[in-house]
Amino acid sequence: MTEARKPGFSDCNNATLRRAARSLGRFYDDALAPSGLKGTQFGLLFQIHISDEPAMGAIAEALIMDLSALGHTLKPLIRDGYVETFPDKNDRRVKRVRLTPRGQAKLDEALGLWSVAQRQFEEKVGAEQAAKLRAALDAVADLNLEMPTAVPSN
Amino acid sequence: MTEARKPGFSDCNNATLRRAARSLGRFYDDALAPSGLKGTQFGLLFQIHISDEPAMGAIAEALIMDLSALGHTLKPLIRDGYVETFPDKNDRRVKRVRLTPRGQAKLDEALGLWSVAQRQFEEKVGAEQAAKLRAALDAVADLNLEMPTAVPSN
DNA sequence: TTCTTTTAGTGGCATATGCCACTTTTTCCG
DNA sequence: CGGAAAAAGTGGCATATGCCACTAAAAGAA
Repeated sequence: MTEARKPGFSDCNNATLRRAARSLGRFYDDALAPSGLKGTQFGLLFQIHISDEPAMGAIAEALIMDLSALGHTLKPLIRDGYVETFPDKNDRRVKRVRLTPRGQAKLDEALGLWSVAQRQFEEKVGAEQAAKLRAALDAVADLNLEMPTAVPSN
Repeated sequence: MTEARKPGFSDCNNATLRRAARSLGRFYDDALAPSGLKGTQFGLLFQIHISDEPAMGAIAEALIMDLSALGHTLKPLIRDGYVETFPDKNDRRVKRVRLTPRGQAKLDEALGLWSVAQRQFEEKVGAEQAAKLRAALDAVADLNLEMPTAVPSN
């Protein structure tokens, strides 16, 4: 079974996805570089922007990101004064997030750079194709896959 | 607030791709967990496996990964004795990589776990669709996008 | 052959992400 | 009401990735 040419690894959906993410990530990062933001940071700022003072958990859920990971990713943005947090009025466990004026401005600046990259990409692959790809990716992201819990003892 | 997605950013190809990558990544990571390998490590071991004692640069290129990033990612695998490096006979700048017997064994073990996840995924989205998606992702990865070099002063 | 340029990696620094253990609050329930 | 359980974050630890500056070695140009 060793050399029996296992199912081609190039067929690994995960590896293929990550590879594409690295590739595209660099492109968007380059485009956003003048703003000092990374693609992920831009995305995070935008997510906060389009939400209404979302709780950490809400952001994490929307981005399908680990809550603690979000906390970490948020730190540099808070440090740089683009984002600030404040406790929820009714539930002291909840921490809400919002952009500072400085963050708003930075986001506006980045949006201009982002749109260039976005346009460039869509020109290359076609707007239709791009939309289809995003739809497919959203579908995959929302599949809610789970490995069978070994021995569901409950 | 309820609906978090507003037309505009949800159209960011990069953000959509990363989101899907996080989601799928966790799934494959879970599947591979029993082997102690992460999805990326599995992919890296496999890439080395199917190559013939590849040079670092060759691997990085194949995976569209930064060379230094590859170096870093390789460290834990070398530390754990799955991979070893050795200098190229003709070019002392080149460092070649190969699996150790232990690495081979670990890869074989992981392949079994991987195939479960892979199958599960393809069952959900359909083999055809999965193949199409991978093709689209490969196409994107190989687009070789580049931001216009500001002022080509040469 | 010597000087210059290019190529292949390394190490440091910073962000991106996840998991786990633990703390604080809220909820639930008997 | 009081204790158990669930929910929301935090911090520590480890891997994933990139960029930049720097070193070593090979290729080219003079």
